[in-house]
Parts: sequence; structure tokens; C-alpha cells
Amino acid sequence: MPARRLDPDFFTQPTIELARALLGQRLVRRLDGRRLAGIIVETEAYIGEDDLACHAAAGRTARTEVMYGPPGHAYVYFVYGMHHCLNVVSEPPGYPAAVLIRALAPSEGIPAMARRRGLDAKLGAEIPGLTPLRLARATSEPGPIFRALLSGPGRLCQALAIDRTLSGASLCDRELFLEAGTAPRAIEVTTRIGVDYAGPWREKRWRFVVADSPWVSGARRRAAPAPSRRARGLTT
DNA sequence: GGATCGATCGGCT
DNA sequence: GCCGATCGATCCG
Repeated sequence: MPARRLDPDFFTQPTIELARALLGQRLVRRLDGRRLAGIIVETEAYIGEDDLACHAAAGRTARTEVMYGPPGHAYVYFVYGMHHCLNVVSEPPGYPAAVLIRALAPSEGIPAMARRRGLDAKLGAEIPGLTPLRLARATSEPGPIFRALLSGPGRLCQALAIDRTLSGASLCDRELFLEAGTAPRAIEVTTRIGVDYAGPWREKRWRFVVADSPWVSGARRRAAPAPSRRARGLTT
């Protein structure tokens, strides 16, 4: 069955609800008539001029202008002199807010995305032949190279060819859009990454992650300390 | 496994 | 002039 495209109405929900609702949806980039796509597994909310972690804390400028515009558009910015990050603009015009897309689970155009990331040789070594069948199988237990493909805001923009020229573009248009996916079974909520400078706002638990997904960013590998055979009897 | 560091440049003070 | 909503390489234990 064909995927349902998300329409502009979807983006009118409050930012935190939108950040949660985006998990499980498919982000599609159309490039040279080809589809590059991934399932959103990690998001962060940035809300208003008061939020010191939000770029709008600096006020309305040429860069942040699109965040003050209508919801459902892309806000793409350039950081650290080399990386781009993709946000989904939220809230009605005049109120600056957005949801940062931090990680995707790969779904379509994997070899092309690996090429854009400079990982095609390494991924080919990790998954011999890169055949669709092997790729599908590798998706349940991805190796380190496969995991590095789209897990991080800069990484996914490089893989999907997203840069500032797409800032302000509608997310219901042809080059970049969303398709309806499946809501995650459980969502993990944490503080946002890389905003330690934001004073009290650094404590906001505005990061949303698909629970137990191997595709999330950072070294959040869980050293899951199963209630061990030993611990059980040791402490009374 | 984790900590640290350099790259590199646009945006804002 | 300063400093990032990051990444990947490298060093250490």
C-alpha cells in the first residue's frame, strides 16, 4: 500500500507534541528523481525566545526568520563550520519554535546515502555486497558503520543532501516531505544534547527517543545491567 | 570503554 | 573576536 503523505495540518500541534508525533514518521528526500529516506527516531524541541538553547533567543534575525514563519517548513542551519542541521518549524507565525531531527533509521536509498557520507567502502565491508536482502537483515542488528549512517543531526543532513538552500522550504513539497509511519511502542525522554550553556533551560527534558532503537545518536549504548543472577541473593 | 581535541566558518556581540 | 543544537580521530586506562 502506498504511504500517506503528511499534510500541513500535521504540523499545527504544539511543539512538544509535534516532537513526539514525528517519531516513527518517514522523512523523504527526493534527489535526481530518487528517494532517500529514513524513519525519524530522535527529536528535540526548541521553543521560543525565552529558551536560551533556541537560536531564537538571539531574536529575529536573517538566520532565524523561518522559525517565525508558518509551521511545517524546514529550518536548516550551519554549525561548527562544517555541519548542517534540519529542524521542523512549529507553532503559529510570529512564535519561533522548531523540532530538531537528530537521527533516522535508514529505509530507502541506503547505498546512495552511504556514498554521500563517504562510507560506501566501509559499509560494503560490513555488509558484503550491500544487497537489498542483506541490508534488510542488517537492519535488526546494525554494525557500527551502518549505525553511523544517519544517527546524528549533521550526519543525516550529509546523507540526505540537506543544506541551507532548503531552509524555508515547505515540508509538504516535492524535494523534502514526510510520510505517515508507525508510532513507536515507547518513547524515552531526556535532556537535550549540547546545550550546557543554556542555564536553567539545559534541564528541560525536551529530547525524545524511540525506546531501544539502535539508531539513536550519541554513545548512548546501554550497558543494560540485567538484574543479575548474582545481585539477586547478595543484598538482603 | 571514555575523555579530549582539532577542523572550520557563519552569525552575532 | 568568540563560540557554537557536531563529528571523527586519537589517546589513555
